[in-house]
Amino acid sequence: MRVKDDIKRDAIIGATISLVNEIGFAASSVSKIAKRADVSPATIYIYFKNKEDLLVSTYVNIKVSMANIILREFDHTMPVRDAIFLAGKRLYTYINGHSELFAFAEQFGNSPYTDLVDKAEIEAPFKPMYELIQHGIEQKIIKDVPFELLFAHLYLPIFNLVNPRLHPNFEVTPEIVETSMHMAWDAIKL
Amino acid sequence: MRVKDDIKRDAIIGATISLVNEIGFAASSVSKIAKRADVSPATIYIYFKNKEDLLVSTYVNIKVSMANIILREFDHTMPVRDAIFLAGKRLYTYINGHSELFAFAEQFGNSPYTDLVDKAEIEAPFKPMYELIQHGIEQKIIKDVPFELLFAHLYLPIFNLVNPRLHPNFEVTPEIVETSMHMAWDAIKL
Amino acid sequence: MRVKDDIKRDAIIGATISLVNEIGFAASSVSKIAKRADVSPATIYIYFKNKEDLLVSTYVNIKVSMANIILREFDHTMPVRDAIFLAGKRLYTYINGHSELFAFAEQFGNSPYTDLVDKAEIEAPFKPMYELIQHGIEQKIIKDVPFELLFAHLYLPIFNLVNPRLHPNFEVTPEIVETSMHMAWDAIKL
Amino acid sequence: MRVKDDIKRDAIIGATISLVNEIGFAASSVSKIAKRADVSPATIYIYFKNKEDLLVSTYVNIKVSMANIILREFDHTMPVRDAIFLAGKRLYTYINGHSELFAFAEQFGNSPYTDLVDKAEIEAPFKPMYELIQHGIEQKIIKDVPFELLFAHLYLPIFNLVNPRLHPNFEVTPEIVETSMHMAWDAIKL
DNA sequence: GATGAATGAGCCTTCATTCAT
DNA sequence: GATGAATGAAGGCTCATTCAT
Repeated sequence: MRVKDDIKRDAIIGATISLVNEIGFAASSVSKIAKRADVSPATIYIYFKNKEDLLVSTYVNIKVSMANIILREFDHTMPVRDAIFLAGKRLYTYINGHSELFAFAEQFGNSPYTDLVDKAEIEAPFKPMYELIQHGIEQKIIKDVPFELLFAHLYLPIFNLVNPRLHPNFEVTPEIVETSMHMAWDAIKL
Repeated sequence: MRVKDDIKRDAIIGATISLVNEIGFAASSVSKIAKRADVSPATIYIYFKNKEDLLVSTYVNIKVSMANIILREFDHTMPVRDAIFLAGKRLYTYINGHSELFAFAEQFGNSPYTDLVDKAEIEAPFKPMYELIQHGIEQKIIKDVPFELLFAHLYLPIFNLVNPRLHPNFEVTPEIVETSMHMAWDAIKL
Repeated sequence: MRVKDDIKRDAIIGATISLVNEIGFAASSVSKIAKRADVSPATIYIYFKNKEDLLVSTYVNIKVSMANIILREFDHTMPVRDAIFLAGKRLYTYINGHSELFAFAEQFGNSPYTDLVDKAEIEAPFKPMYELIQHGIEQKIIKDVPFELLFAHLYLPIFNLVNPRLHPNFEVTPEIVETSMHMAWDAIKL
Repeated sequence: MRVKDDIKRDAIIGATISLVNEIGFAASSVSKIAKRADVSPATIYIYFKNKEDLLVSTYVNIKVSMANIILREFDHTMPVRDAIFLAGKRLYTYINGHSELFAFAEQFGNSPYTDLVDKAEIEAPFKPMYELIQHGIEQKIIKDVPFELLFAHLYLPIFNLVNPRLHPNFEVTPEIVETSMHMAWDAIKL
């Protein structure tokens, strides 16, 4: 028998990402994705249970890989401030180098499909970040407020500004990121 | 007779909002909206050019009314900091009192439909806000960085945290808003 | 090795019968049958030319085995009336003991697939029955009318009443069968 | 607005009947039916809730009309035997004159769709027949056995023989019907 | 012989929109 | 202005069958 082909699976995921970015979430039908992946619609159902599974899997894949790239070799002994700035820079680098993946994730993150995602699976890779923040709070370096608030102020602005759909005329440069990180730090530092 | 028309138009818009919040953007078809508005599908095409027009109009309506409520009687002589905190509080009040409108706007704002919106029309009512910030910069009270950065740090965190889809287990209280505004102020103040 | 083959073939036929009885004729797809038989879809095409062949073969198998059981040791010297009653009782016994096979055959017998069956192959095993009837006619015990008419009056009522789809609230007991055979005999006897 | 068109409804039902008779139940898809009725597939869903509803409605229509034709002006004072023979003749006439309707009903009656039919609705029009039989039993003219048995012996043979799928080489003539009715009467009479 | 991957065709149904009244 | 009927196109998905191993 033929063997399941990772190349084919990747082609399907790739087609999904590029198509969703191009024509939007709602307009991306299974048969269009299949056509772009140069595959029969039926083949998609060999690799994924259904359309929902395809989209969710694609999203989770992206999110996990993003976390791994941003938080790789995260040093617990590094000063909190330095670690946070480092993560910010890496986030920017990631987005710049994988703009398609990022754009897809943003679109997905605000669609109703998000409800179907296992949140725990996505948040797990960010655990080192949580620990870092916790450490900062204990050292009285960071404000003692809910995590959600700290994260929102830290990285949401960049996530938002970098989105071309939301800010078509605003280009995020490394300098902008640097500035944003400084502002964020002012927001969360004690 | 005008009155009758407006009632019907409002019924359609109302049905659109509640349906989208209930079953999501993609599943909200014209005929379902028509049924909920107790109107024929064909009637919708009398008041709106097409589905896209209906959704965009609904969105713009909401955005404009939101700006008006938040920025009403905005006093230019008020200290910058006080004005910004006031806007934050009003934003929270608005979201709490019009959760359906807000939820629709958030869903719309991240759909591909956003591309079809005339950005200028939406941003116009926020002009007083721009002027206030500009004033703060000139007075050396606020950091001299792009507007987009300032706005992103000011209000995005709350917009994000208040979204139940994104934070199903996090409740935003007036205290949280107060805290967030303080953090935001730390971020943007010079 | 032959044994292994036959086991697999029987597994496929068994899966076909049970699945058709469970979810109906139309819903019984080749891949579902394969799954139930614990076999690859492709394997089915080794033992049967196609789906049609699978179904028809299953049907013919059942029909032939049914005839053999009902008419085994059929004694030509036995009085016509006794032989006919005996066949009736055996028919009932068969149906009770092989309700799955019978149910499948009934469903198949009224589907368009029937057209594909070689009628001669199915009717051949019933030859002793034909001869018996013929004998009865010659002896002026049975009405001299077309065979089809005689058979229809003899056994159709039981076939029909025993079908749970057609008579969900009617239970056929040995007494009912006895009664039906008496009525049938009244119908065909001279 | 346009008005719902009984002609169109009838065209759909007619197309359903002729197509099912031609290519069988399973192969009769909604789009093929639509094409034959010279109508869009979507139009079918205006007149019927779904495919199942279309088929069931068609069947019930046929069954009810059949009963009405066979049992019209059924005279309660007529001798039981005469009434039964009359019904038999009318049944034959009906089948001859509406062979398409009859063929559809037979195919439907043995499909899994039958489970979806409200049995009461179909049996109601046959009530006069029930009463006649009941009358015959009370007068000690007919055997005192369950109704189902009596009906099965009375009309099943003809229903079966007249079915060209089951008996492609057997032609039912008025004489055959007459003979069958005589046999049936012998079966049920006391 | 046996397998699971792979497929184009087709399934039922709903869509956004227009037509006729 | 308002309606419900009407539609071609497209939706997600499964089918019977064949391919490559």
